[in-house]
Amino acid sequence: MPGVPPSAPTGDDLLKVLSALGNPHRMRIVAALLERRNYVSELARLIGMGRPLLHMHLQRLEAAGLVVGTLEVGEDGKSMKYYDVTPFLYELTPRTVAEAAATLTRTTDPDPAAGRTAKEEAK
Amino acid sequence: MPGVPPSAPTGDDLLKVLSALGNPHRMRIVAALLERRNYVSELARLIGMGRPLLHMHLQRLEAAGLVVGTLEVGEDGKSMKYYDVTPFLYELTPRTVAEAAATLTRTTDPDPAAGRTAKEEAK
DNA sequence: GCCACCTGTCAGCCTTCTCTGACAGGTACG
DNA sequence: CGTACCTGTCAGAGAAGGCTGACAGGTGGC
Repeated sequence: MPGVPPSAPTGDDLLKVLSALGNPHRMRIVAALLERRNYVSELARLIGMGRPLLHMHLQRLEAAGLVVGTLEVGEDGKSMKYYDVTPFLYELTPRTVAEAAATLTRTTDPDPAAGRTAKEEAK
Repeated sequence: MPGVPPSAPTGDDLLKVLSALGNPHRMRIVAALLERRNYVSELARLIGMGRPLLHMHLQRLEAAGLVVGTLEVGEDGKSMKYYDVTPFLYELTPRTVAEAAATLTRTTDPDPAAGRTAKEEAK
């Protein structure tokens, strides 16, 4: 085995990372958080987007393992969720993509032997 | 700031690459083409998808610079478009993402006479 | 001519993502 | 108690991407 520590992600994993980063807003969120860790409301004000929307984007980034959120309580007792960027590292080459693709759980995979929906013919 | 040869893509460029690779079908297309270069119709049969759809995916991958298509004429005179994977290399870290995000052309940016990089645009 | 391949493009459906506004809860300060 | 912050979630509108079928053109062989 070649000594390549940086990358050996599963297909699903890499897919989540790529689709998470494949969005201008999310890239800017990562950039903003890299400069300084921040909490949701302040970050929303900083990059000018609605809180619910930012919340969704952060969730997506966290699901991909690119950022982590910790709910902290300030001196005044107010709870704020601070987000930090993970020191992730993905090497993107034809090789790594192909290897990841090999371990992909089929998107359109009805999953055999998992309880048939016998009423699909009703229509 | 040269120092890291592998990566210094523009924001738009990286965004195209990530959104292109952030799709299970496209990852498998890259994997299939890495094993063996192929032409559209045969590739469509190989991975089981419609030709028009595959055509669209290949276009997207080519637009991102991940594959290249060359229209070749076989011995029998039939034209077939063969696709090859590009030896691309992208290093994905918080740093590279942040640098790319800095050079993003705003999605909702009409901005004809772009002169100011001011971000006080926020209301 | 007809058939079997190849290429490309188009309109239209359908699913997914993106985004907004309003709601729920919590604590602290005047 | 009302206000100002913070947190989270929901339904629903709108935009974008995925997907299908049918069409147009090209070549060579029966």
